[in-house]
Amino acid sequence: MGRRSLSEVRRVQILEALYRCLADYGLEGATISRIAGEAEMTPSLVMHYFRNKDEMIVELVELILQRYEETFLPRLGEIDDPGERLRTIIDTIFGTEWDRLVDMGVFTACYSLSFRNQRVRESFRKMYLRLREVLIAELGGLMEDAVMVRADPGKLADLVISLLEGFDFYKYVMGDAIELEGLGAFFKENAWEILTAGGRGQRSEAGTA
Amino acid sequence: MGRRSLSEVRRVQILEALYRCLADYGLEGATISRIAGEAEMTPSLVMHYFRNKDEMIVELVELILQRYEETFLPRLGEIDDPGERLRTIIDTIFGTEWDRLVDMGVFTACYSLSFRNQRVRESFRKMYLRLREVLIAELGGLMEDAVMVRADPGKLADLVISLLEGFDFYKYVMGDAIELEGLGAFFKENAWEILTAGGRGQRSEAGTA
Amino acid sequence: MGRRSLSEVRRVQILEALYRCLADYGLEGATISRIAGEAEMTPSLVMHYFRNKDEMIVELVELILQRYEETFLPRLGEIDDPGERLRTIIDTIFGTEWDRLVDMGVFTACYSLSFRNQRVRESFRKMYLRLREVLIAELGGLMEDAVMVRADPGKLADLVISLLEGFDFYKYVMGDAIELEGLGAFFKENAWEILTAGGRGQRSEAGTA
Amino acid sequence: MGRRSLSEVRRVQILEALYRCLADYGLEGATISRIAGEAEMTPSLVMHYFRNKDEMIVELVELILQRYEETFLPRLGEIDDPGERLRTIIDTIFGTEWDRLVDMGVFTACYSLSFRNQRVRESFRKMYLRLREVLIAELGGLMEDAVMVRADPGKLADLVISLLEGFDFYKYVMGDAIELEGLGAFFKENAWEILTAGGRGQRSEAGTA
DNA sequence: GATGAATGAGTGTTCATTCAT
DNA sequence: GATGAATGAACACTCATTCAT
Repeated sequence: MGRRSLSEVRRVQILEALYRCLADYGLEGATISRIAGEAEMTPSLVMHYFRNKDEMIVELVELILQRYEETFLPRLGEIDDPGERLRTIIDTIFGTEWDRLVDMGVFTACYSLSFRNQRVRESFRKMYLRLREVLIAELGGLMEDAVMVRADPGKLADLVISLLEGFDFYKYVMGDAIELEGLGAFFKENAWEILTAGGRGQRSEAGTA
Repeated sequence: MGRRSLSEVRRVQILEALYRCLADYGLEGATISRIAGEAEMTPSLVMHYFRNKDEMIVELVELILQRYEETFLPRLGEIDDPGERLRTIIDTIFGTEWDRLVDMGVFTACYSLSFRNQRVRESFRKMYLRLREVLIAELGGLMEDAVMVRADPGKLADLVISLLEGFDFYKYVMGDAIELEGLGAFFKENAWEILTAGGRGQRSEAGTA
Repeated sequence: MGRRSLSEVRRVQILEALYRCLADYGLEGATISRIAGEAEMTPSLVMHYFRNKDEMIVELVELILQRYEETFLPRLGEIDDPGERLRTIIDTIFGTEWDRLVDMGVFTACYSLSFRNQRVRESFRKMYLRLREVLIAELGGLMEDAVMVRADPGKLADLVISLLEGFDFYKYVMGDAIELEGLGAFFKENAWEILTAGGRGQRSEAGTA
Repeated sequence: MGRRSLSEVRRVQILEALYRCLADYGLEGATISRIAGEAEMTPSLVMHYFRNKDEMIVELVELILQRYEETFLPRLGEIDDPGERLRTIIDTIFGTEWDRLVDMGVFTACYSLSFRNQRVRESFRKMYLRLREVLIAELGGLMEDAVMVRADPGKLADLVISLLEGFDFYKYVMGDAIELEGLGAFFKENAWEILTAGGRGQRSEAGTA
């Protein structure tokens, strides 16, 4: 492992430096020489470990999205009760206490890149699909156990993810322009109600039936 | 006197070219010479009309956000009934029929820039604040007239905007990976229910009171 | 004169602006647009009055050297006594009280240009030749009247001018690195002695003869 | 390890090219691409060795002033007699035989730059201070040994340097407009007399005492 | 494994200047 | 008289990348 690990160590160092550059200067400002400076290497060494810049970024995106996913999937295995487990997910998503594992500026830069880079878009898609599957599984469990959720679990998952991303987006833009205190709790309650009540649109149909 | 003023015409041409470059190549790829090529001018003429690239982008952002805002504010003055007016807004927001006035790639590139550019961030903020005010006014009207909305209108507006942005975001990423058919309608109904029912969080409180 | 004078006024305005630019930014930094800004005109108007930049500078050089010359030639006609007149010149040259009519930075920039611009060099040469003639005339007068000066008046004039320029040069560079107080008086006395004693080189020859 | 270090070689090549450009085109004309052409390199290689143009020029100034200084300080250590040593300095300074180590156009361009560049001015100042110290030391030695010099050695040094610079300046401007033949010898004798006689200003004081 | 040398295309921006009005 | 439009060449400098050692 001695030999091979150095290579791996270097690659991680470089990706971390790229991450910091993205956070500080954005995609346009993340140049090889800046990355090298941040990683305390020469630019040539950076190029020695990554065929080119594109490959570097794609690799970082994958790493970031993995971390991003982990933000929302706390150790659920420890919790037995399905209802409580869903509640924990929701709490995590809309909670204010957790520290984001991924800087929003970096996340957004990568997202922005996904519009022009097929591989990056694919990475995003896969990540969301995994997140979606987890949510669906949880909702499915709830439906079997407690018959509380009646709407299409897929759509409910889509809605939760959309709300989550929109909330993060909105939160950042607004900053202190609006009162964010309590907004998380408000979102949390609404999300919870939607999920357990089965979604409005469906319910009304169900109600009339 | 010099020649007949072309200033405004040229500036618009340039901003349109910048817009296309952002859509096609992103922030990193939107170079002066590409913009000039797109606008069918020389790069120096582009610089003749804009002090520098930054100013150009900031100006485009303002123009885009104005258009973006207009996407969601169709001529509401024609509608008298407050409930119907809100319904129209919701329909527009989550409808699938409307053509986006602003390309999502461009919008995202600008949003991404807002992390490093104070003026850009400010533009976003102002746009959302205006959108928020409209929603609040509509909700306020509904509350007076029909006593249908009981929750904090500000928070409800925040929730609708978040859901809207998150939906757009998610929609683009997922592309055809999920079935988008019907998702808009689903979101629409949920948003409507939340608004008219007063919001979950608040209602439970109200319920206990 | 009404019509033609406007043209002359403008030209002077421009030359004054060029002068300020040379003082602030040097030859490299004295661009048409900066000059225009300083003169509160458009660059095109500047070009309207001067065929090109070179012509502009040559014209300024002539104006400056004229002023420079005037610095050292106070109204001598008022003084009758030849000895007193020379003394006044010397006092003016090495005195500290007079305010330079020409900024040293501008003067030096022009001098530096003279290495590559024939017309500029010619202007300098003519100015010094005029200054030299005045000094020679004064020294010649003294020789006739008082038999005090025996050396070649041309060489003495050259020496005084050299010392004068060297002093200005040295003074600026050294700034407050050396004690300048009293140095002017010291130079003045030495120059005076050289002139009235007839110059060392010649005197020794004269002495041996 | 990278390639064998060419750094010092290349830097010198570049500075030499810059020198030639300054001599031929002045500060305004010494562009990176011209320097590169003169050094037979690509412009990017020039920038590889110097962070920016400013640094390049400052470095050249230091190199030039060092050479300039050496022009006037021939190997004095070989001469034992203090009087003879001073004589040699004077001979060198006002002699016509020596080849200037530094082109006057380059020297003047640098001097001109010193008006806007603090570091350049500082370099000039230091060089003159060193020159001054040497002259003062020589004069001091003479005073002890032969009691020939009575005036303030500092002022005498200032005077010699001023005369030297003024002479160079004047010589260049006048070119063949005046008879330079013999002028050097004339200046030499006068400088020598001033130094050994103790300076006019002081002597008159001494004379009255 | 690591690095300096080297490059050529490209960056945003400024230049002096011309022209039409 | 005055000015905006327009240009093409040039500016200093950075880019990602390759190569030799």
